[in-house]
Amino acid sequence: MEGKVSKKVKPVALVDCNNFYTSCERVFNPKLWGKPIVVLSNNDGMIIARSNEAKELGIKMGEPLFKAEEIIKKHNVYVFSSNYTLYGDMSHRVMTTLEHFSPEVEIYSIDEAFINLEGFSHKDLTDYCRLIRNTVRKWTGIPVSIGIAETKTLAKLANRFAKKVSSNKGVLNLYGIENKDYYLKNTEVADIWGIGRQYSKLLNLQNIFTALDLVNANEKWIKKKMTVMGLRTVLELKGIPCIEYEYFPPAKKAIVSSRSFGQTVKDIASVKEAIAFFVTRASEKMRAQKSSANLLSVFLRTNPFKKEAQYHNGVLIQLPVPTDSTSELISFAMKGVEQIFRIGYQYYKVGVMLSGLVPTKRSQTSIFDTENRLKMAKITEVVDEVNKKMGSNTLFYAATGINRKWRTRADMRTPKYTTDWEQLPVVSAKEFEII
DNA sequence: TCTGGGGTCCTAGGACCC
DNA sequence: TCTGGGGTCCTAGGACCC
Repeated sequence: MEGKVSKKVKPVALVDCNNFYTSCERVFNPKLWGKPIVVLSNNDGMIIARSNEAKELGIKMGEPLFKAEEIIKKHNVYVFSSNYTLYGDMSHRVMTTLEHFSPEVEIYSIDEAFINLEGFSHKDLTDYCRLIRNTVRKWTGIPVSIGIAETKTLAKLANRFAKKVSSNKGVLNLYGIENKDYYLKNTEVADIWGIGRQYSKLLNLQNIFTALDLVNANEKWIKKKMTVMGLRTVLELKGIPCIEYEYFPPAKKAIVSSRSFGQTVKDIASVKEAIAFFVTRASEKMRAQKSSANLLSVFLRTNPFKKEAQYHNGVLIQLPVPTDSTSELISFAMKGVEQIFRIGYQYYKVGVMLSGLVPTKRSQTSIFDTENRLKMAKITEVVDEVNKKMGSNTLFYAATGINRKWRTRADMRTPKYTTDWEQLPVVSAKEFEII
């Protein structure tokens, strides 16, 4: 393999929404432009998104809310509980807009997409991406940055500079630039896509601090210490594409539903309710991708941040036949809870995982199988249908309870502006001028 | 007082088989 | 006292991503 970039390598763009969650909050509340904003994790526990103004105040990513309380009060930082219904819908709008510009868009995460720009090489890619950026802003209100290069990893790297260096105006095109040393030298290894905390530490010990150092490192050593994944990252930094596009997301291999509680619970009844609720959610997701589970695991634990008696446990249940039935899964899960529940602990988080997923139509039915599967499937279908039309949780299994004292906290949630007729924003003419 | 949730891939090592 | 070689499958743990 040559170290040189071949002429045939195609351009790829990475589009990344700037501070996505905070931008979503701003779209429907223009007064927030220019103000420091943070968005909280589930349960209002920690800070998972910050506007630039909040970053400048020194508020850190992943910081527990209470640690930032002082800065927040002093500088009037706006604080929001996360509102995934809103963010999911805004994400969809952004992605739909991108699809106007290329038939090949890979939705990589809620706020990022790769665009295959093969076939657009006759255009000025920088201009084209600037047009994309302006259109997304106009149609959705969301600001994005775009990096262009020969590989996904380099496009990610370019994107950082597009965002960080204001003279780039949100777009940086490194495609076809033979010598990228300046950009590699000014990127710390921890900021490379695919290099996390542990690998950064390891690399720093070897005097490898920047992307340029990494490109010049010994490939054999990289492979030995960081597996083929690490080697792949290095090759991508050299301009050799190793990561394919995934235009159609493959079915998930496991589906998890879990949550920490708004307040800890001690009784098995509450734990059971919560588990039944999570089974319901997970199996809904599973049916949406037309899978059935062979395995169900149930886990529970106390709060590891507290200095109190700790208990973590889980159980893996092999199901007699693959199933996608909520009621059947709940009944197995309840037995699981009885097995691992111990009295005397403050339970803080519980959850379930469905795994060993197989396509539903091909799942085998065992000759020992006595359940009336057809009837159960019918019930499940009706429940899904009603909940889809009337709102999730309109119909629910009694096992999930009514009081739900374990319910997640979200004291600062904005309305579902875009997905609920009752919560459409009311705008005055003045507020409607979008910047 | 107060710390998220949901995924992926790779590897080493054990179990098991011939 | 002595203790093969090679293959497959599975799982746990560790790394990463957003």
